[in-house]
Amino acid sequence: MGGANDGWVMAGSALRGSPPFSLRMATAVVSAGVSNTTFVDPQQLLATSVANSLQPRFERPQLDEACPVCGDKVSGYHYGLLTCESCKGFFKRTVQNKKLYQCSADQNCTVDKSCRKRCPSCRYKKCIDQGMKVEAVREDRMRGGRNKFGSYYKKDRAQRMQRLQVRPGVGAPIPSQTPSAFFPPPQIDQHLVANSVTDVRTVLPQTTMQYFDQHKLKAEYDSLLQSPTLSSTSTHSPQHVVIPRAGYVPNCDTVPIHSEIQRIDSLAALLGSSIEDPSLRSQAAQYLYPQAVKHEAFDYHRYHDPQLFVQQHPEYGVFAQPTTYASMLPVAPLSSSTSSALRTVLVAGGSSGSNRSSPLLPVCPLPTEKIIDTAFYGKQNILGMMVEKMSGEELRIQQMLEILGRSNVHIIDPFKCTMLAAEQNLNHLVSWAKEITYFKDQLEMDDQMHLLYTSWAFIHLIDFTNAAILGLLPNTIKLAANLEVPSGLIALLGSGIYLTKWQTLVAQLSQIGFDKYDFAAFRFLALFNEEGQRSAKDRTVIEVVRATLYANWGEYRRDPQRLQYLYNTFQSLKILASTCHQHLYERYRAGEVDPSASLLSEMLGRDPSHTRTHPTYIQSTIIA
DNA sequence: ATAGCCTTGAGA
DNA sequence: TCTCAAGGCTAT
Repeated sequence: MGGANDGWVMAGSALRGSPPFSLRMATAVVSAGVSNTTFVDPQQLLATSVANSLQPRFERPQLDEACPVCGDKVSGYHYGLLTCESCKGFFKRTVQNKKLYQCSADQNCTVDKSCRKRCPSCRYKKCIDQGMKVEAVREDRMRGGRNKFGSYYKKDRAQRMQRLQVRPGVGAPIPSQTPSAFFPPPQIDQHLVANSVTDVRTVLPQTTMQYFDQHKLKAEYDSLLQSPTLSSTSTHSPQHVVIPRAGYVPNCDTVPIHSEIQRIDSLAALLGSSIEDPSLRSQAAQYLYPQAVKHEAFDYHRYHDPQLFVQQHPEYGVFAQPTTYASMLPVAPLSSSTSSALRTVLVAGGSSGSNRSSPLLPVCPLPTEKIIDTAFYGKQNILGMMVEKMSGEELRIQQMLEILGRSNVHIIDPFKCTMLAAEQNLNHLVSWAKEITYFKDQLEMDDQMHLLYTSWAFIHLIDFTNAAILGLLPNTIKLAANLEVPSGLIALLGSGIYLTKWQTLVAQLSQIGFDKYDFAAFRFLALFNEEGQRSAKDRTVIEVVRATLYANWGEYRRDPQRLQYLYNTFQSLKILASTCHQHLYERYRAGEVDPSASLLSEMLGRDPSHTRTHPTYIQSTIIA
């Protein structure tokens, strides 16, 4: 697809759960005065809602709309979005049965009423992109009742009323391309276009940084505690059933510009995702669960005109291709020698893919008020502690490469050299993680492993990035008399084609004043990552660590623009790492990775369908 | 597997 | 009592 450049694949959900945007959206409605853009006052919205509810002719204008997924007729709000009945059913089946699809084309198939059956992968992706919420599918399958989205649906309705009344041609159907989720259509991912330091400064909205304001976060959270609750849900996501798709002919329709926009939008639609189970409120939850902060409805397009954005940033297309970081990871069941496709769909969590009535499914306890206050107003400074844990780290890569250069002159294969370095760094990474209290003491082994599996490549790149910024990274490692390996090749796990990209990011970070706090933030945020969290049993610990890190980081980096810029670059690095990871995975599958690199092989070779059966090496390393 | 229609039930 | 967004059922 057109969004690819040098294999540089955009990960939309690199931003999944990414706080700046979610909270920006959330607070946008709550505090209408934050921006000087044409905001709708929430009180006014509610008033309008009530008023409109008394006016039959405006009661349900949204039912005239086209489903934002397929364009069919909307039948109501379903899982957070006004959709048609078929997309509702499709989404429900997908989530309930934990299906995972694979697109046999470029993940940009057209999804409309006539061809929505062709590619469930793209259809599901579009559902998510447009704002359907996995959490709204009930884990316990309880029928009837109301969920806690009710108030959001109401606000969204009110907002629509307002728009319709303001807009000429009241009552006209809104084109299907207009994202209609009450969950904010995603914030355009500015870091994608921020190839230079200068442009990013011009495009970043101040409000984006509100996530880092812990007090706002607290306020958001408090408000949520008072909101109605869902009957019973969890944060499960479809991920476990293999859906082979044979004989699919990719849609070859011309992709209009708005589809690019939709993919941009998809980034933020993925944000925020947990709904607390009220039944758990009485339990003594130990941790804050910041993702309980929900998006609030607001008119995203008043902030960002996508068409305008693309006009201003044509280079966006270079990056645009939303997929999740996780989806970009080598997800194939590596133990299967028959599997050759990189994006092989997998079965995880056992073979009981459709057995979702298990009472053992993870639930997320709510924090107590005390815990919330402690987390937000207490003296916790995880970042500060973590910076201390990082002392000496800055020299390590340099030392490692020096040793590598000295002691492995017999290695004349740059890739082997790279793998050796990766293996060494992985060993160090595991040891490092083991020293982290939050990691070691508060996470079960399974969860520790999930985090490592999903973060090692990124942390590896972060380490090299930091060394490069500090000027501690030699340009090359000399392997033989006339054979030198660029250090960047090792950083990128052998994907030398991204050297320029990486160097650009290094230069950006260097220019913005990347320091040891940022390094710690990068490293720890990478470790306590959303993808690993998704597979984890105890998601709250991971979530609270991440939230606290963000808050600490924000406290440290008081300049919102600089912080946003750092965060954006963090995301760019993450995407780069996942791309390299994927490339390496391909080589691993091709048998290029020496199995004697045991830890690396385990990282690359884990079978996601057996994540609960611990491979030996990493487990023993963690235990040791 | 899909999609249209039916049933359910908490909240307004 | 009504609403409407959940899940269920079933013909295709």
